[in-house]
Amino acid sequence: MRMRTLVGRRYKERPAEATLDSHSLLLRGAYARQVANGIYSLLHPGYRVVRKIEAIIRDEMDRVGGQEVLMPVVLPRELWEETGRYQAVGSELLRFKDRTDHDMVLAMTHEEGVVHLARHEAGSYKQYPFMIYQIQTKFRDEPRSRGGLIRVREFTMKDAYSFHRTAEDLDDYYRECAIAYHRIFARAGIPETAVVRSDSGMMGGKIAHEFMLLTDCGEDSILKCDTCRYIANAEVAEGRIPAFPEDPKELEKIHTPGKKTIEDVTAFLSVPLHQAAKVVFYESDSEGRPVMALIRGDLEVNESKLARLVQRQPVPAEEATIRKTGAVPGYASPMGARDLRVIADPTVGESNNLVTGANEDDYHYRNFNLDRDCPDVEIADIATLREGDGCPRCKGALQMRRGIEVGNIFQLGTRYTESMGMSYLDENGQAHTPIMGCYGIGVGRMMSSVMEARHDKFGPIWPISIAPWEVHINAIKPGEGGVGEVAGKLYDDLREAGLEVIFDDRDERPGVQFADADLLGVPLRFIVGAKSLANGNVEWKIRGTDEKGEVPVEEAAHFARKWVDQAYAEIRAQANAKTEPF
RNA sequence: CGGGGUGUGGCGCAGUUGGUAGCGCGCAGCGUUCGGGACGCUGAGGUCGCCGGUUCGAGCCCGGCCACCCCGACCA
Repeated sequence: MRMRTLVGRRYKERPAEATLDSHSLLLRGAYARQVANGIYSLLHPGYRVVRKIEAIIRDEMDRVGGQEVLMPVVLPRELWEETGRYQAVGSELLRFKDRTDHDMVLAMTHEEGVVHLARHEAGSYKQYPFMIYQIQTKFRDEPRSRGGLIRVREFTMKDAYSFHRTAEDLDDYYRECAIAYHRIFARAGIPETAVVRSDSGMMGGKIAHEFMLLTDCGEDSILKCDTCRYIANAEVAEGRIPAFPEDPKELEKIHTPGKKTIEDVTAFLSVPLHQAAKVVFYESDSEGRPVMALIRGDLEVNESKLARLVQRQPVPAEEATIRKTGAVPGYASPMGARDLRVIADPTVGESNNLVTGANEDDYHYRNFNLDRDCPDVEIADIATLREGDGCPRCKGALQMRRGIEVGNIFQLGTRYTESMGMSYLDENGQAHTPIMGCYGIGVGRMMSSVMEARHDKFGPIWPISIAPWEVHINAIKPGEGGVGEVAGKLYDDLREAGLEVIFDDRDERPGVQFADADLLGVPLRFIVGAKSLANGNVEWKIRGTDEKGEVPVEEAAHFARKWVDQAYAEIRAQANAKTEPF
C-alpha cells in the first residue's frame, strides 16, 4: 500500500469525544469513524487489523474442530418466540416490520439461529459432538454505548455453538475452548488476558467464564486473590467477610425519632455501621412475592447475586409494596413482616446484637439476633464484596480490579435445544436433547483492547500478528540522492519476500512521516534517507522500543523477513505456552 | 429512562451589551526550507444542529425539537 493514496485524515489533536486512549487513537489514526451513536465505519487500517484478528480466531476455532457458517442478521419474530426471548429480552433487541408487516428482529446473538439451522441437520448421534461458528454482525440497541469500539450497538462477533450428548463431553470441550481462547488472546498480543468466573446473565446456563483484559478503564469489576489463583467477576465473586460475634443480649426497643437511614440510626446510637442489619426491598421474585433483602449495615446488596436467587432482575420496591407486607419504610425489619420472601445474607447471622427496624414509625430494635429473632428466613450470599475481604479458597485477601470483557464462554445446557425441539436418536433409536455450549468474542472490542493495552502517547504499538502492515517504509526526501528509487525498490523487494508493506511515498517532512508512522503502529520500520544511503545502508527501527540500526540496502528484505518471522515465532511460543484452561 | 454537558469549515476552539463570523491545525498553489508534526505569501472551504418566535436586524434573546458526550440505571 502506498501511503499517498491511503484514505483517511489523521489528526494531531485528541478529538473532543474521545474518552479512552484507545478511542482517541482509533480516531486520530483514521482507523474508524462514528456514523451514529455506537455505530462505526472502519477505514482501511482498522479493517486490516480486524481481518487479522478474525483470521487468528478462525484458525483457532478450526483447530478445535469448528465449522464456520454464516447466519443472517435479520431473523423472524417466530424464532425468538420459540425460546421465549422475544418477550424476555428488553429493548436492546431491535424489532421492526418488513414490507408485509411481518415482525422481524436484528439478531443480538444467534442461539435461535443456530438451533434452527442445526435441528434439521443433526438427527443422529453419529454426528455428535460438533461445533458451528460464525463471524457475523450483531446488533444490540444498548441504552448507552461508549468508549470507541469497546461498547457499541453494532459490532462484529465471533460466536460459536457446540452440541453434545453428555454434560461431561460438554465440560471437556468447554475446557478445550478455554485453551483456544487463551491462544487467541496470546496470538493477538494480549497474553495477560485472565479467565474469570462469571454470571451467565440472559444466556441462561450454570457455568460461565469471561476473558478479561485487566485495565483501569475496564467496565467490569473483578475480584482477584492476592495469594492464590482465585479470580471472579464481582457479580458472582464469593469471599469471607469479617463477622462480629458477641454473646446475644436481650432484644430492646428504642426510640429513634426521624432516623430513617442506617447511617442516621447508627450515628444516633453511636454504634458502628456493621452493628446494624439493613433492609432493601424489591418489587417481586419470580412468583410475584415482594423480596426483602436483609444485609449487614456496612455492606451493599449485590443485585446480580440476588437476581439469580429470585430468577429475575430486582427492581427496587415502591412504598406501597413495602407497606403491604406490614413493614414500615425507614424502620423496616423482617420481624412482623408477612407475605414476602426474606433473603438474609449470612453476615447478618454471623454477627450479633444488631440494630434493626421495629416496623413502627420512629422505633428500632437493639440486640437483634437473626437465628433467635427470625429463625426461618432464607440465608444466601447477596453481599457485594469489598477490596480486602477474604479469598474464598485460601487465607489471602481479595483485590478489586477493572477489566474489559473480550470474550466469554457458557455452558448453556438444553435451554435452547429443548425449547426449539432439537433432538437426535441414539444407538437404540431413543430421542435425546443435545446439550449446548456457546463461546463469544467481540472482534472490534478486541482491537480496541489491544490498543488500550499496547500504546504510547504517539500511537498504538501493534503486535506483528495483528498490525495493519508488517513493515513501514519512510522515504526521507525521496527526490534527492536516489532515495525515492531505493525506497521504491525496497518496497518491491519486501513485497516479493511476502511481507505486508505500507510505503510512505509522500514528499512530507520527516516529522510528519514519523508521526503518521507512529499512529499506524507498524512494528518494523525502514527509513531510507541520504544520510545512511551514503554508506549503502537503510535504517531500521522497532516501534515501541529503542531498538534500531542500519542494514545494507540489498540485505534489507532478508533482514525484514527474518525479523518478522522471529516476531511471529515469539508470539506463537506464547500461545503454545497456554495449556491450562483455568 | 433519570441527572449533567456540548452543538460555529475536516479536527481543536474563540465569538463582548443582538449589527450579518474568526483563530490554530489541516487542505490547494507558489516560494524559502528539510532527519521527529518548518516558515512566508496567496487561496478554497461555514444553511453557526433543526424548526418556529421576538426584532429594522439573531451565532448571540425566547420556545420547541434533534444529535452527540459524560454520570447513573441497564447490559449475551
